[in-house]
Amino acid sequence: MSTDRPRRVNIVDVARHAGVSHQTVSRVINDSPLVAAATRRKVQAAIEELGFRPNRLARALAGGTAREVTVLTTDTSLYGASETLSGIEDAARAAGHTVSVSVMNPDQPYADADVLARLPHLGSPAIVIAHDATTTRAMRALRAAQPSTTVATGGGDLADETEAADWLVALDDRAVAARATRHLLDLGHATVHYLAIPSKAPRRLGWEQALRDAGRPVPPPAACDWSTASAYHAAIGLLEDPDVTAILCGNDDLAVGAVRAAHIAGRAVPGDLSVVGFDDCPYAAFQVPALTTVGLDFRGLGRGAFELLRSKLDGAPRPRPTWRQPELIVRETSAPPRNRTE
Amino acid sequence: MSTDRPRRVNIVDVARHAGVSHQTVSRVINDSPLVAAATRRKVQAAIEELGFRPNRLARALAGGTAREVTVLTTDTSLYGASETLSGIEDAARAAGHTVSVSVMNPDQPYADADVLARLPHLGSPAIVIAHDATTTRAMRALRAAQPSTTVATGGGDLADETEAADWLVALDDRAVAARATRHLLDLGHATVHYLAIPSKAPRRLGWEQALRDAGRPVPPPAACDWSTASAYHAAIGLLEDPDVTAILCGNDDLAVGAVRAAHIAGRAVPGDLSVVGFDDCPYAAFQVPALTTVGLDFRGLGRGAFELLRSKLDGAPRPRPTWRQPELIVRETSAPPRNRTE
DNA sequence: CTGAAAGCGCTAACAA
DNA sequence: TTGTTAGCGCTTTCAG
Repeated sequence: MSTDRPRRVNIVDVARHAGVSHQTVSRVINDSPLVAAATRRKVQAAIEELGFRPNRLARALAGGTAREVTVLTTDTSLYGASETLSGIEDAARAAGHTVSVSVMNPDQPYADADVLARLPHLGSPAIVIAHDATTTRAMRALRAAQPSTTVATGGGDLADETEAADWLVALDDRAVAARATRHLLDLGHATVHYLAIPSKAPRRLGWEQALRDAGRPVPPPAACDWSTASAYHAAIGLLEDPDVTAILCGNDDLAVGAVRAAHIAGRAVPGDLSVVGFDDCPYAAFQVPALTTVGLDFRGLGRGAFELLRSKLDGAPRPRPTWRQPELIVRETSAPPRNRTE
Repeated sequence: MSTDRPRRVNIVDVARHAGVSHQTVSRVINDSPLVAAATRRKVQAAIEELGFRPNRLARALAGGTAREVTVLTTDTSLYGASETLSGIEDAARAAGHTVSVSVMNPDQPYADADVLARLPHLGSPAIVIAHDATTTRAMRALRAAQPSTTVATGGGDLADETEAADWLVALDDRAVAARATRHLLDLGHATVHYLAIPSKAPRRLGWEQALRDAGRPVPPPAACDWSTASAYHAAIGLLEDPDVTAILCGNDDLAVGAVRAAHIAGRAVPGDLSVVGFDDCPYAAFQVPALTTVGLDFRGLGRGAFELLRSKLDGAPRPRPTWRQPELIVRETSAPPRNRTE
């Protein structure tokens, strides 16, 4: 496995070229304040001229930092996860870090050791995108083993427990879920049904609470996985009951399934059935009818997760959130229920 | 930036524990054949007992391999790209490699040096998911600088030039595009219009050729970006012409835009307008009407890309393709054109 | 078949 | 403010 090793220019070459010791070069590339301005300039010129780039491996091995983050996730093709990953990568690269991805199989049981084995070594900085049981468990395992170098985003089935945790970056899913539910209630629906994505407790709880607050019946949530197909089947079941007029879905993919189910069941959307999704996927606005959904700033969340991690590594105070708050986007799949001819 | 350094067990610890030299341990973990079976067993037991895991950094620094691949892509949330990434990760992890992701901004010009700077060092194994101008250029830059450690998947705007190249893993987009076009022609459409994704020449060429072969007029392709919105606008324009009855789209996201445009323009799908997509996204089967599209094995392609890279690193012969061939999936958005009342 | 010596490129501690 | 000396954990020589 030869990886082309054409002797690269190293710190010693630079030192020689600049007429200083290699240590001084090290100080310069690490932004140490203990270097005279003139020396720094000389060294930087040499670096420039020689096209020197520090060897990450050597740096890390020598006790510095690898400047590398491992992201654990279950599904890179889920909209939320992939956008989050993108946000992490963005912030990480800006900070000179490398991001590695490790994908976990939702159907496979992982021992804690298996989770740790995903990292370069114990203590390696990690971000887990926790959105289902598998990733939530991974998050717990990592948190237990290396609390100071693990952060998470998403929330998994943590619900409130961690809202205030100093290692979690999350949007207030619960509040928007309640908001979306109220939107449907305000439209005149007697109650709202819920198609649940795996372990996204906050959304379910927000929905529940909004119904309770309004004194409405709380129907049992229908458990789906991430697939549109699962939502389709769940919705087909739900729609056997003619009283079902509104469905809140754990995400947009599920909403698409619900809309199709309505179509097959001969129910007009939004006339006979209102559907509200979550995520505002790129295609949501262009569905026929256009999906009413909740816009979520996953990319911002990802950036926030990295910044949080970095602050922990640096021992800096927790950075303030910079991501956009969730917002309900009302489009065409939600409307007042049509008056039924009894 | 402390990364918790609780002295890990290293090769010397193992050596001591097994009563051999650290060199022998090195041989064992590298599967060297020059170790006596008994010695090997002793060492392996020690490794087991001590929970030893080789330090990747040290290995790489000492001249071994970093066992790490960098994946260059522009958009982790595009279906094709994220599935491909997932496939790469899968194969890479199975082979004990780490995968790093580097996301490029399609709107930003990159000098070749900027591209190289994405890698840990010159010669680092890389896979570029080439699907637009930016990634295609990145691919060229990398290929030029480190031909033996760069492979690509997708194809970008390479068209035929590289079909046979030994560093590209691609599906026969061109053939299926032709197949999809013929499907529409066979249905009775006079011609087929094309909504183009950025630089996916093979698809466009396949479409063109099918039209030519059938002796049909070749309308100018409408250039879109990856967004559903761009397809929507392009389709709105196209539909001003009542003779447009069939549109082939560069991917499913675009197809969704075309379907919505038809809806807005008051044209029934598939009665007045047939639409065919590409990719078979998870939601495609559940659209209303369900999308006729082309199923593509991106995950298999990703795995293939990694295997190809590995074969190059090992100097092994090119592995045989294991991915599924593309297939046209006829659903509800394609049908014979309705007879127009002149 | 096994061991000993010499680094890979860098940072950490210490000394000047 | 700068330089010197030791490693980090491993692989590559080269001797046994």
